[in-house]
Amino acid sequence: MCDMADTPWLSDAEQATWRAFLEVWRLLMAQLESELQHDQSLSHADYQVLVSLSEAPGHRVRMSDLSALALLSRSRLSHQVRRMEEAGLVVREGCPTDRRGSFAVLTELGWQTIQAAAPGHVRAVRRHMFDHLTERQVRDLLDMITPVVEHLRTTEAGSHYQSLWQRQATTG
Amino acid sequence: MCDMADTPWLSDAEQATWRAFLEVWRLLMAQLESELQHDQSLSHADYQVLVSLSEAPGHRVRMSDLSALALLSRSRLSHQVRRMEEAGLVVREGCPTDRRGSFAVLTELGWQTIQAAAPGHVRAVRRHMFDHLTERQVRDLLDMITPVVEHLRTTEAGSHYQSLWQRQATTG
DNA sequence: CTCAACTAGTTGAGCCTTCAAATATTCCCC
DNA sequence: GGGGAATATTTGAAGGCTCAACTAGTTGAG
Repeated sequence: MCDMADTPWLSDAEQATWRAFLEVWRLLMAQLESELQHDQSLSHADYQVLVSLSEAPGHRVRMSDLSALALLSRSRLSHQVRRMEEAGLVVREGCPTDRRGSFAVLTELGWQTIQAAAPGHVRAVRRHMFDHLTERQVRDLLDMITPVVEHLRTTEAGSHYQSLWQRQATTG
Repeated sequence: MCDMADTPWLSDAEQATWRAFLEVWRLLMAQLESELQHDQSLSHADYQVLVSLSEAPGHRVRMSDLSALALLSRSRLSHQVRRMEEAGLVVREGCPTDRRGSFAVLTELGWQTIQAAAPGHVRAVRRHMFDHLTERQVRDLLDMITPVVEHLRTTEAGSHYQSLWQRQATTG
């Protein structure tokens, strides 16, 4: 935009990579959301909540833990779960040992929904991402991302999206 | 979640990479948005529009081209530019040669704003991302992303976010 | 010409997200 | 065992985003 010799500007390679990163994210998410919506009328947030619950013992997870698992802010998750409860995909249950807390629990409908949605979504993730990468690249990508994520968990935004990486699930 | 031998499930490495990718994106964007908001009261969308305009000759770009440059859908850009016009960062001008079209043009305030915001934002991108990668990794990352982006441009969502990669800017 | 098809851009309604504040409960220290 | 700090979650309002519909202007075939 302008060249100020004293600012830590990005190199050409960095700039190209950054732009590609922004673009791949938008396109990838737009495509995945669109397929999920078309196939099962689910948003990606719905999907992440359903998967997180389906992987948990008893298909039940405390809201805070779910917020960490599904990568949603607490407030957003609360609204999200209310909508999903209205849609019959989950129910909320109070926690007996800590009456502030509550569990989100998968319903039968929620369980059937995620089972129906998962194979198609996984195929889509493959088709749009992993099919274009070698095994080697997948590992390298993880090696690149890991230190970045670890750094970000120490930041303001990281602590806002707090948990999981410094939290033990409250299982009951 | 369940193991069906006939579905193209993700390998452990792929699953870990996918999850890390989702997480790094959320944390990175949350952090960058938060710094941008704190330092200059700008959203990332504001920033991308300002940068795209500031890089264009005459600081003016047709709406469709801007939509491609800033990676925003046409509708979103339209709302975005209206808000930015209200804030005095840009103005809209009609296109004389095609009266359907319009240009977004950077104002003096917009220009000062992007000049004030850019160094800090670039530093933040460095600090939160590129400082954690070697030069080699930056190049490798671009090499990985490139075929994925190219594939996505051919998809439904890609053509919805149409342009730029198959568009020549309408400069006047 | 002229009409249909296409393109550029905007709009409004409705849903989703964010933010800050509220509620309810538990913890812990004197 | 009382009271303030901390925790878990919800809520409502304000504003952003998406979708589909709309306006307006251009193009091109016949």
